[in-house]
Amino acid sequence: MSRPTLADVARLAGVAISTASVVLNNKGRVSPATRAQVQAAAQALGYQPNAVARRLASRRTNIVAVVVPSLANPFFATIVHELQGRLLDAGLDIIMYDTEDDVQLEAKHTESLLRNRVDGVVFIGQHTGMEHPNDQILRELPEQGVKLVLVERELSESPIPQIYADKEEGARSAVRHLVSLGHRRIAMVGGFLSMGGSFLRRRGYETALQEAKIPVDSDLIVDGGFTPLGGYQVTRELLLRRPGITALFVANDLMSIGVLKALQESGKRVPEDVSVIGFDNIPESRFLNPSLSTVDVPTRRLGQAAAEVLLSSLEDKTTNSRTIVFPVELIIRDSTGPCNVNI
Amino acid sequence: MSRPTLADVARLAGVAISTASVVLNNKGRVSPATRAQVQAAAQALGYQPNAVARRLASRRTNIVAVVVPSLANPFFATIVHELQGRLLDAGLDIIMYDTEDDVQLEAKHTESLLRNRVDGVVFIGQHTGMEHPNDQILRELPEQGVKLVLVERELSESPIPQIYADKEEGARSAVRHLVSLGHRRIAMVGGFLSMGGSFLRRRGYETALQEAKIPVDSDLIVDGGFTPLGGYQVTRELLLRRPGITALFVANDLMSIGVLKALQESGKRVPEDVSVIGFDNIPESRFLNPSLSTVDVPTRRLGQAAAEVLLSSLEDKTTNSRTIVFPVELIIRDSTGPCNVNI
DNA sequence: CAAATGAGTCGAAACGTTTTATCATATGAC
DNA sequence: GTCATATGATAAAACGTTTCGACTCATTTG
Repeated sequence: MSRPTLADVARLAGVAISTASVVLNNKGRVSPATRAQVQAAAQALGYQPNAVARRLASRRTNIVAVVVPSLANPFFATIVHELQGRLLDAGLDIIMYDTEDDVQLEAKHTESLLRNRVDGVVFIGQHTGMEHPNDQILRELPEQGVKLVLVERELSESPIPQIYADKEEGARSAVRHLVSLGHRRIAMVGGFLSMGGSFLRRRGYETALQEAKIPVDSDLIVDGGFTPLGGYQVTRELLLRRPGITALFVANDLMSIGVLKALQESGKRVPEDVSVIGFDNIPESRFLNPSLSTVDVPTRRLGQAAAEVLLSSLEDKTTNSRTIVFPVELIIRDSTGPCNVNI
Repeated sequence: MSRPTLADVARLAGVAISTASVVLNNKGRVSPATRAQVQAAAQALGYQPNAVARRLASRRTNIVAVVVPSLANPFFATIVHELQGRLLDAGLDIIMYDTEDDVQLEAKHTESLLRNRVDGVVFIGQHTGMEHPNDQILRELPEQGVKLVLVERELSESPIPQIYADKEEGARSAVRHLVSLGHRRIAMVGGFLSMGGSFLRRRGYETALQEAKIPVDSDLIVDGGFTPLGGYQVTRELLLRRPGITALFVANDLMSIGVLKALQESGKRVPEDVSVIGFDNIPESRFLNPSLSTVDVPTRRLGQAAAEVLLSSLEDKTTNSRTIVFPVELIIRDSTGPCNVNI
């Protein structure tokens, strides 16, 4: 009825449990004869080792937790997709926690992952450039013997490895691109600005403006919440309030889709009347109408790097703390063009 | 150094381990006095129960496995996002398996989930309407005592609960919509047709054509692989081969983005020259240019329903096998219009 | 030929819980 | 005051592995 245990295998093979264990784990030295017997017995019974018991006995779970703000966000989902492939290849199991952008849930999940005695954690977050309420919790994880890697999440003065894309520089070069086209009234559509969601991009935006001696007008900075709908609504409202803008820097491509729509509906041509540049370079941006100039973020490489760092940190006992910042690339397509308005 | 165990708590509280266990699980009857003592001790030590040991002893893991074709696909990622919220609320842990659309990996992950002795599995798949190589594996899961729910995956003549959207009917009504606008040369852009990826949508497409006495021309059915790029390429090629088509039924919205682009580049106006209707109703389709007519699939409700069915099936020992088919809704926007070509 | 070495196998303890049967002790009925 | 009955608390047996020290032979070494 119930599933066969190691004891069943050992009995059938006529050996001790410990011997059977050694064979199935390719550990110590065993004679070819008994090895074959045990393997045959395991085969015959369809034996599948009980991972739970194994974890308890070996004090190693071979589980890593992946904590992600939201799987409904393609940017994060792509990172996770890439990440999990490598981790699974390495024979690890993955416990997934979606925090739904909720600070409380994040803390709760951290407790749960501790109860599960996971070997490692990949913590993916909104890279805010600010203090985060749960920073302290993160700092404590390594003390509990858990290997930790941060992706798109900053933790200052910490030896914990951190991996992220250089969004500040990306924003800066995007806005510089607009400036070089002659634009001076450049608005920014951010995402979750109040929660620090695009803090670094905002900083890059402001730096670029200052470099061009353009005063920063906080009235031109609006929050679109990272969705097409948000981008649409916020742009409509912005257009009414400030009809004179000639360019928009949008903190992610998903929002840009709504931004383009709002522009089109209000009779503005892109890029003749208004230029738009996005961020992320999601697969669809190339095919928008007009195709979207944007900043390419190497999403997949972020996931791969996170896996590699965690894996190597799981092997060594040495806490090799490396922080990796991925460069970001300006992609110029058809949604940006010279400014046709004299000021 | 190491984390406190239940024995530590019991010792500090001056009671037996079993008593401490009972208190912390709110099980049998305990005097208020000892209850308070144990709780105080647990608090003082910062005790976090070891989930691994608990699972081994209780023969219940409180883990469910979620098997998904690809998290990089927003359609599935959204289902998972919705699903995991409910499951986590119910105090379950989630082991995630991304099969990367690979049959072999799917089988491998199924073994892994069995080793983990998960209580339940939510299996998300491409609903092919055909036999699948791993069908047999799925049928065996319940025999191993694992509760199983299928989402967007068909398993004929099985008592296993299945949840999916009525894609065949959706395709049929989409194509009927095109027919009612006067179109007769209607192409279909499918996804992974060879692997059965949009088999049901194809069947709906063909049914609608037959109802309108329009012969099915398999030369008009092409495969776009479910990505914007695929939709773009395949449409360019189709346009060269069959310039006379006046309408396109596209099996998902992501591909539609590329389809619209290809049309625009070849000088076709949408909807004046060619009508396009998509499938899924992803958030961005409303904001495309032109806004995309499509078929709304209640993605989030699929995830919610899956969670509910699994949860109730985890409580009862009765295998309540219900199959839920979600209706699908035609959304008419600006990418479809009357046929302006006389045949 | 005795002693040291080594390969192969095994028994038993450990991992940290849950759970069941048992044991005191106090409570109530008559 | 006795006997049955609750009530609280406990000891001990699981759960299914891993791992380590010990044991047995057979082989090599001096």
